[in-house]
Amino acid sequence: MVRRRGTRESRREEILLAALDVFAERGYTGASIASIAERVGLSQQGVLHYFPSKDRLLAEVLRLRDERNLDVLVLPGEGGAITLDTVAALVEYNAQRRGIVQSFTVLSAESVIEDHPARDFFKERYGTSRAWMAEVIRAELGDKLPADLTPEQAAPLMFAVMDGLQLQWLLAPDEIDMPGLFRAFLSLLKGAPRPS
Amino acid sequence: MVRRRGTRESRREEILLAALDVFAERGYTGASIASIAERVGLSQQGVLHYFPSKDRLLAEVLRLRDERNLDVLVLPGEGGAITLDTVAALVEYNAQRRGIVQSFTVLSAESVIEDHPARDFFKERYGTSRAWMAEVIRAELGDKLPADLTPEQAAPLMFAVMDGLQLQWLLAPDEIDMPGLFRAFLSLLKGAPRPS
DNA sequence: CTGCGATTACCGAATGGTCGGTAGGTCAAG
DNA sequence: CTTGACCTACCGACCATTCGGTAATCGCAG
Repeated sequence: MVRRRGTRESRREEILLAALDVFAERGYTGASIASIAERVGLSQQGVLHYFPSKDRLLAEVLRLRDERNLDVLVLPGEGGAITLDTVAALVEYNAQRRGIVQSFTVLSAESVIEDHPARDFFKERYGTSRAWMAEVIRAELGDKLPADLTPEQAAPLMFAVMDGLQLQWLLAPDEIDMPGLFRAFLSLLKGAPRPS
Repeated sequence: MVRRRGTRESRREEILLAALDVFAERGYTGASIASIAERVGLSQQGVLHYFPSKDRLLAEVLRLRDERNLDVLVLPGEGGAITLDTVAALVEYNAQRRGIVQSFTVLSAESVIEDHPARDFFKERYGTSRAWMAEVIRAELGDKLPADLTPEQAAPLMFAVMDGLQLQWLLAPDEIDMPGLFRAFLSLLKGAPRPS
């Protein structure tokens, strides 16, 4: 028997990555610990040895996914400020990572269910993200946006567009040009010249 | 025993309404036929008497929800054309019907999962809705939108904003003014005067 | 109006499966 | 000898679906 194929920490990460995949494919409710275990060559109880419950496993998966996204968002703008173009680049990056997008879409929508273990995570996440995004918009476009929008209004719209496009893109990748449409929305926000 | 409390058709509708609620509360995967049955005072097998399987029950629930939405959308503009204001009114109406919104949000996101029974429904629905919405936009705003957007680009953005706002609103109803933000997006589309 | 066979509307029980989680053990490395 | 990494075995609960009933009701013949 070949036990101890790595450190405890590396084994945990292995499991977390597999769990992210399975959650993306089946949602949280539809995913079973056993199916995650199978993917890393463990028994169900092997997984439960590293994570005490399915809830906790989900919590750590979400934390991991957030870290990754932060990497993509922060690294390119190293030292410099994050701009709307950086955000557009993130959307472009996401268009290459279907699994990550799907996990986020499925889990966030599932989380609106009462007593869902990810509910607090997403609620807090959207709250802080909106505040942060409002500042990014203010820094780049100032206080006055087209149609008298405030940055505080534009921020939730921004995430709405990102999330909504992801859903349509997941259902019909060939019909929806997610990065292109997101850029189109951005140019709307920036206030390009009106026709007529 | 008091059977036959109504016609077959009314009994079916009773079940469909209960199912819509339960799907909203727990998602499709998380909902059990028994919990739906309990809500209408039937046994699990009683429900199965009217709908041959859980899949079929879901299919009919979705059809029902579509009909209701169509009522809201079409009745106000009876005879006349549907305008963007009618769409805004629908968003306003939705802000009063949390259950309906939640069921749609949860089920549509769940449907991106492979082999999900609602996948085809939502894929087709978005396809036809986008085409239809593009025509509404073209009829009202013409071919030239701000930032050189085409109606075909604006249509998916429209649904993205609707869906994305719903998600944020469901998680934080007090923070998110869904109808207001949607109207803000609409005025962006209409090309209100730029500042400066 | 009566009687009766067919249909409808269910329910109880069981099938075969999966679920998350616990208890208690084995085995190897340190 | 202890510790950590697993495993087998198991639990009670729940799952969708099928089968086989039973009681109420309906259509219709007489």
